[in-house]
Amino acid sequence: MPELPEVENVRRSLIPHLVGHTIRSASLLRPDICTTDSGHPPSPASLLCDATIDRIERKGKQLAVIATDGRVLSIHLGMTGQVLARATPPDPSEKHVHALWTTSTNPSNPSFILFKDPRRFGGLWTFPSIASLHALRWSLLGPDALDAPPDAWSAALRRGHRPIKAALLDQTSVAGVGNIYADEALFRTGIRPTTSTHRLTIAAATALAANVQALLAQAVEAGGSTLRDYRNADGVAGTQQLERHVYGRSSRTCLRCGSPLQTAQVGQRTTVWCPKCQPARTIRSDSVKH
DNA sequence: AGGATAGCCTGCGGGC
DNA sequence: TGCCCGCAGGCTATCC
Repeated sequence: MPELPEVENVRRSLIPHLVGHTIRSASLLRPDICTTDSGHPPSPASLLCDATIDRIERKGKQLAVIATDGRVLSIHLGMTGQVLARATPPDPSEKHVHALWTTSTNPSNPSFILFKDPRRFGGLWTFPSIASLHALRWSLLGPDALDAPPDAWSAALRRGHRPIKAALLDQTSVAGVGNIYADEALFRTGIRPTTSTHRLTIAAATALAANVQALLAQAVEAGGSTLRDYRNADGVAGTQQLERHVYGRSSRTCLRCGSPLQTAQVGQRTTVWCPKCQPARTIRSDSVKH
């Protein structure tokens, strides 16, 4: 399941396959996965046909492939989305290939880019301009959890009246935090996920934001953490699985103190925490690591 | 208006 | 072995 570090690795691995290249053809095998700014069905041009790619940007978990003429194709991987570069076209029997591009500066040696997504929680969004991307989508997101200084969004984590876990997952607070890193960052900071945002001290929010960013940066450098079907554009899985202290360790014991981990739904998400390392009242804002 | 909830989807693993 | 069910969750629409 791609989170921000996986999306960032997809971005980086796509650069050599796309930037500086011209899209020769674009086809949408599942039109319903694509949303256009106009509401009209996507044209080949809106899918970047005949465009030369200038750069690939990321905000939170969303990618934007930007052409030299300003056209934008935004890609969301959702739960199970993959963008894969291939030297040969996909076999017609290959399941869940929803979009296909050929891209090459040399027509006799085409390469293929596939968008694959079994669960179809991901999708494509087309925009005529970068301004349109920002106006319709990216302005709705908070600062990027990896690139923006934690000081720029730690205050947003204290907004509203809800569990801190819900604030972390709210993409308008900070963009890019998913369930795995939310739970892991809360563990590392010693904050119980159910803690109300209005009870979170400024120091605790600051420490939490710093830990979120440190964990994300660590995972990016590890090539993304491989959970289930994550692959970068070259089909390569994350190199090393970062140690997870709580996420996915339901009904096991804490790696730090040995206490049985606790599991509950918080912010409509399965949440795991250590009742001892993440106490209900005391907020250990001094537990920043690394 | 902010926060809670439902729904979208398929693959997989556990239980029987 | 094979079937059924629960679960995984990012994001949007809708409700309260």
